[in-house]
Amino acid sequence: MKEKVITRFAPSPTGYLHLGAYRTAIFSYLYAKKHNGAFVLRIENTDRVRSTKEYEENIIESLKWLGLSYDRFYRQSEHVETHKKYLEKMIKEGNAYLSQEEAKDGSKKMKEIIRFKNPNIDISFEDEIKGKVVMNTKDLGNFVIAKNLNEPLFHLAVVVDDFEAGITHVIRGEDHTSNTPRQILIQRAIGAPTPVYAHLPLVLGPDKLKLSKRRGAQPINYYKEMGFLPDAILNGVAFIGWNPGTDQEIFTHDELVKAFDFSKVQKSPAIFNEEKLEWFNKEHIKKLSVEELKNKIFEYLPNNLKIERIIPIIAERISKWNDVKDMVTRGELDFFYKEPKYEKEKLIYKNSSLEKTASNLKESVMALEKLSEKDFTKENVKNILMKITDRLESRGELLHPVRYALSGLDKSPDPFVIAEVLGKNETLSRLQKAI
RNA sequence: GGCCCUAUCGUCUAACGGCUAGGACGUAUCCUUCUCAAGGAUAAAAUCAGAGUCCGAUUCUCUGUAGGGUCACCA
Repeated sequence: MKEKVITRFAPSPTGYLHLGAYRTAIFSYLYAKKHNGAFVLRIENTDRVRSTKEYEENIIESLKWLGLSYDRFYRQSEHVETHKKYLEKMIKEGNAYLSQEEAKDGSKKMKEIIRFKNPNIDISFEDEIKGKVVMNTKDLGNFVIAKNLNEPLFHLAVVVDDFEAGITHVIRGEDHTSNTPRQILIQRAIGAPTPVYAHLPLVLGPDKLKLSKRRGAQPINYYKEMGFLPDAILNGVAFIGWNPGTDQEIFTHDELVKAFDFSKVQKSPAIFNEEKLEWFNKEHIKKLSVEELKNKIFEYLPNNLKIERIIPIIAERISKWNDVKDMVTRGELDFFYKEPKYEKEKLIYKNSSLEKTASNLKESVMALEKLSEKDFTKENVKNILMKITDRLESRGELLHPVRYALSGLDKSPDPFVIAEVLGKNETLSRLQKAI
């Protein structure tokens, strides 16, 4: 009978967490879910000065948004009594001792802290990603494990809490590798088993340094506000330093759970690439249903532009929802609800002339008038206009003025879709005006 | 500096010790409908260096180099 897998995400609420931090959460979560295990969220707030409620709430909110549900939640500060119990036990058994030392705040006051009695031995552990790691603990000295009985420090708190929560797999960033021997030492002292370790290679910024807020790494809120899809973030972030072993790149939440495996986690750090994340998002947008797409895009559109028929036009031009907003502010969609203003010279294609342009437009109007309102589809409009362009030197001699008359923009969707969205009356009236 | 880890296109990566080192993002060119977008096609682009083992090394070993992490009364 195999032991149930229990993993945890143990962030410290001392700031907004960036994608690198959430990646460890994602991997822990995926691993637990893949093995029908449990995922625990533990807020490590033993640093009472720097930990704040605001950051804690942000973590909770972000995990929720990402769709990472946890089976248990607690704050480390709620476990002080347990920590104290183990501290007392360690002192009693001679694995830790009280030490009178000068306070480090420069006050010259004497203070009693608790140090771990280091046996100075080689510690080796099996890492799911790195393989066997051996380290000597001699140069660690008798490290401090608590400020006092009621204020445990990181290493003690982590070991006790992991033990009490029955954590079987500690999945965390590579920056914790060198903390591991210390924590194994404490485990042995309190009689706790050593969990399986998996130290993830770090996520680096474009400067090839560890992703950090100071160097411009963004909190998860940023991506939420930019209009990324949570599943796309999940997918994109999971692909930093991991691959499924196949060519498939687009994964849903459930597919990720199924596919995830440590054996495919990279050993070397990876540089985070925001462009690829946008691509992931675009691909996830494509998977949305017509209804979801419409609702989402409408959220970002002013009322006069909430036109169902322009949804596909917008959809293929954005990679995240905020791009919709940008299209609106740049006026790229204005022509859908109001007549465009433009200079008539710009109606003329390249070296063509005013006369030729006008006569081409006239011919088009005459041909298009024969279409009923119901048959005024992009396919039909295209057939008619393309037939006319066959006789021209260049198709642009007609397509450009038509498109420009309808949109008033240098860059816009093609004339056929615009015509269809505008409808017969509006299309013909704009063409007449141009003539 | 000590200790630990790592090294394949610009970036993310694939390749039982064995095909022309494959895919994706990005870039460039072309096609589709004048422009934009989407789509399709094509191209440029990599095994850090040097030894060793081997019939054969991206893959194993050693050395060098480079990069990263870590060395708190933070987590």
